[in-house]
This record gives sequence, structure tokens and C-alpha cells, in this order.
Amino acid sequence: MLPKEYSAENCSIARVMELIGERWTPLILRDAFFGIRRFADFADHLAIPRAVLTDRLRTLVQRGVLERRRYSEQPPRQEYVLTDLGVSLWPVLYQISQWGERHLNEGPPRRLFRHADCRTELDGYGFCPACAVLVPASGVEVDNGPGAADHDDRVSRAMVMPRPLLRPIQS
Amino acid sequence: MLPKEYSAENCSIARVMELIGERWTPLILRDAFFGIRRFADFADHLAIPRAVLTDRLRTLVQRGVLERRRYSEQPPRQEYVLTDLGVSLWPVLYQISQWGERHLNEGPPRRLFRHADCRTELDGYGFCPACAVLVPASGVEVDNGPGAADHDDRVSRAMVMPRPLLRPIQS
DNA sequence: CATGTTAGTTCAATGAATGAACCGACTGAC
DNA sequence: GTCAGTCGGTTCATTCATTGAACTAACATG
Repeated sequence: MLPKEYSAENCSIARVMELIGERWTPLILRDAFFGIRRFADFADHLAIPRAVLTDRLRTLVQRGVLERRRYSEQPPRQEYVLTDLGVSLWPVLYQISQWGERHLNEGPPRRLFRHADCRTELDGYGFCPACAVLVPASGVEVDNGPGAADHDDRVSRAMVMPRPLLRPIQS
Repeated sequence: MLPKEYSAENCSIARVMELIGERWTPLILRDAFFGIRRFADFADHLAIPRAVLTDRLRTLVQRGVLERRRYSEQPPRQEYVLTDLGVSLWPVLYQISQWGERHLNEGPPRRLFRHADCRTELDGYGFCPACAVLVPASGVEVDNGPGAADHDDRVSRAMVMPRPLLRPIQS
């Protein structure tokens, strides 16, 4: 999505799409939930042009979805971490991905989402049937499903193990 | 969003964004849920360039989200109606719009969603607290909320009354 | 000293979105 | 029967965003 101005609509869908609807942005956020934090890791994993990545990260920081955080002064290195606002987007992304799994994807699921406490698989709304609670991002565990494509880059290899959302990958 | 190829990702988010992530598409779908069906009504209500509207409608039809239906032979007139696949997108759009209402919008809500059977307001997940059911698109009633901006085009005037989703507007 | 990593910037080429103008087939009002 | 208007588009020039490749600066490692 582009010229980002959806003409101040009487509609929150338009406002949300201005915020996270641009091309690549949803995938950047997905990766952020999966624990990617560094410029080079986003770039490698998404195969996104670096200029675009720079721009998207900057915009997301500016809008309060990500926080840019120095983790080393010499050399200067920064990581991009979801803010609380960013984390609150989890149900939106989950809903999108579940719709895709149900309606677009033949074959076995590529990723499984479980309630970290009890390891029960979540339903399409992020609800844990065993515990009868709606699980927030911080309580979700991701795991590669049987249909996972195997990518062979450094970042993907760091993401094959079951792990909680938001935990930084070690690459 | 654009060149539509998200490089066959190991991820359903990418696939869904290919389908409905292009600029204007979510707003076209929103309007379709609100009962808009005709080319001219979409064009007037969204203020979208007509060439883009033509393209988006065609793409959505091609991908099975909308159906193009002749409602008059002389003169030839067609309407664009959500298919079952299109209707199944309701939770996705609802989730997006609710997130926007909660996090982007100061002031009173612009639109209210109720369970048509009991007229109870739905929660952020489209759940009716009174009946304890998840309400599908066909059971949802839309109403302008106190924060509704008043647009003054023909189509907006037809949309001020409470009405069920998917019922065609009469303009 | 050479090589590699990180986090970028710059640039030319491509492709999409925009807005305005145009069009053919009709309708309804006078 | 003529005139204005509607509907569902198409066409076109301009603007704007994305892409991919090349380049950079600052450091680290061996």
C-alpha cells in the first residue's frame, strides 16, 4: 500500500491500514513477533530491499509500533523491538494468518500456535480450548508445522525450534 | 501493496496480503459488507480513482472474493457481491477495525456492531456477551456510533440507518 | 593488513496509483 | 425527438513508490 493517505476516513480500517498496511509491513511485524530484532536479520529473512526496510522500520518506530534500541555503542548497533502497542497487534496478525491457513492453504499447516502453559493448540481466534482463556502474544508458543517449507538461510535455521513469541532468536 | 508477489513465503500472512492487502482493497471489502454493490456507489463513497476500482473489482472477482452479477440486461448493469469466501473474511476485517477503534481513535466510536438477534453490542472479537455466541457476518447489525463523521454523499446518506451487514443499500 | 559484519544511503529503472478526460449505451423529462 | 444525466467503464500523462544493485563508514576478527 502506498501513498499512505486514505483520506481521513470515517473508518478505523483505513487508519489501521495506513499504519500497518504498506507492503512488507505485516511481514516485518510477523518476524518481530517471531523474535527477529536486527536489521540484517529482517533483511536476510524477508529478502526485502534494504532501502525499503530502512524506511519501514523508521516509520514503525515513529508511529510507536516498534522501539529502536541501542544494544551496543561501539560499534553502534540497534535492535527493533515491538512496543506494547506493537504487541497488541497480535490478534490482528493471528486472525489474518489463520484465515490464510484455512482458506488459501491446501495441505498441512506450516506453523502451529500453542498455549505455552499447557501446550494445547490454539483455535482460530487464539483461544486455548483446554484452559478456556484467550491467550495473549506473550503466552503463545510457535512451532513449525508439518507443512513448513524449509528455507535455508541463517535466520530460518534459528527459527525451527518451538519457542515463545517475542523471544529474540539467537542467530 | 503492490507488485503482489510476496515470494511464495512460508507464511499465510503473505498470501492473505497478496489477496486483500493492496491499497483500497480492504476498504472496498468493508463497503461490500456494508451493502454497497455497484461500481458507481463504490466510486462515490471511496473517492477512489475509477481505473483502480475497475482493477480491484476485477482482481477480487478473479480470486473468488466477489461475484460479478448482472442485474439488468438492458442497459447492461452489474453488481459486485461477496462470495462465501468473501463473507468469511469478516472476522479479519472486524479485528482490524476493532484494533483501530481501541488504539487509534480518541473519542466515541464511529460505528457500533450489534448482534442482530438481541441487539447487544459485540465485543472486540465479534462475540455476543448476552448470547455467548460468536456472531457471523450474517448476524451482525451495523449502526453509526456517536463519533460518526457525517459525510454528505448519496451513498453515506443511505448508510446512516441501522441495518444488517450484507443487505444492499438502497440509494 | 585483509576480510567480514552491521546498518545503512544513493541511484537508475520499473511499475503502480492518481486524476482528468473521454466513451457508448441507455433512461427520463420536456 | 432532443437534451441532460447515469452507469460502467477505458485511456492517458503525471506523479510516486518499489526494486535491486552498488556504495559507504565504522568497527571486529585473525
